[in-house]
Amino acid sequence: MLQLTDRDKTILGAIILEYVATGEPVGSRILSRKYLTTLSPATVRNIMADLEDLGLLYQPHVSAGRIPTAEGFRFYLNDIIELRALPRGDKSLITRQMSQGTGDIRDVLRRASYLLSQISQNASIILLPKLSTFFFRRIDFVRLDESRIMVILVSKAGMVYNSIVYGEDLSQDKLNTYANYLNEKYINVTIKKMRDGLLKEMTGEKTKFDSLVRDAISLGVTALDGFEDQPDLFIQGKDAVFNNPELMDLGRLRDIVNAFEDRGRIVRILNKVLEIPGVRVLLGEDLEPIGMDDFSMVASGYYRKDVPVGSLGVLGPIRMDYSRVIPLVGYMAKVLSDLLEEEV
DNA sequence: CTGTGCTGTACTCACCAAGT
DNA sequence: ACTTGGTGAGTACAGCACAG
Repeated sequence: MLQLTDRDKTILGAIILEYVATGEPVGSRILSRKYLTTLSPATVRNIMADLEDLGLLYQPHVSAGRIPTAEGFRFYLNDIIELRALPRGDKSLITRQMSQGTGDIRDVLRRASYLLSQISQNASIILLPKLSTFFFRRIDFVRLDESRIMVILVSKAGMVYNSIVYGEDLSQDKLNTYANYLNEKYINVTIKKMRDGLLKEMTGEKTKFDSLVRDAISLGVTALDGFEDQPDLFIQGKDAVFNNPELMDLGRLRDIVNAFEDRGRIVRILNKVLEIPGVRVLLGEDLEPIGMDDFSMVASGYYRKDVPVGSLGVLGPIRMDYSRVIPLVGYMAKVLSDLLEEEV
């Protein structure tokens, strides 16, 4: 671990504050005038040179100011940053907005995503809870035509999933009977347990002789499989990212558009966040897998009964106002966890 | 081409601790 | 008490990059 004096840390902190505010390389004169009035520019320059040797700063060209590296930001986040409490206005806005609307969990998460993006002025990403972690409330089958059946699955938390399955021409009466069987048998167990139960039943004795049970189970398994591929990510405020001056280069812009399209990789990164509780900041090489190593993501898991079920994050340029975004993400994770707690 | 703003380097000064 | 050497900080200056 790097050892910096308090003075080094003060200067690194000042450079980051100024760079976050302006997006321009920071020179010694500005620092000396604005942040470190007891030190001359020359003194500041000597320290900046030391910080550059340590890999915490870099100079885009020989007569420019310094820009913090990803390593510099990382050090700042670990050792220097002083987090502010989330402003009261933001807190009450979140509380107010999150308590409105329907109880549907998708609706709740969509609103959370919107608020994260609005308040942070960056893109927000929310990974929805995995369907398998939800408790089953009911399932319905609706005949659409001779080959298609619509499946409507409702979780106990109010999450509604729709999908279409293809199957033989069954009457609506039969479909209702199958649904009743599943609804009675599996109410209040998790979808994962339900699927395991159905698979077990499939090979059981009863299934061999009772064609109704057999068909109900078979349709149930097909229906649950149909939900597996549902999109499970909300992304909002992409424009905030695209409008960054850092993306003036069209090639770079294309990379970022591709990164957003590649949802699988974003999901993998967000899943990693769940491994460690609390708010984490991913930057530099952490985001290399999605080609966004000059960007940064402040992310946290959210929980139901202390079990991580999904994650959320704010994605923006590496020069982000972390002292504001970190408390924001932490607060939103807590609000979501509390909401899920109530709805079990 | 010029002005501006930044840098690194050279040199100087002040202060402090250790040696004579 | 005086000298010496090290360290930190200041000023001055030349050179470089960039915008107009």
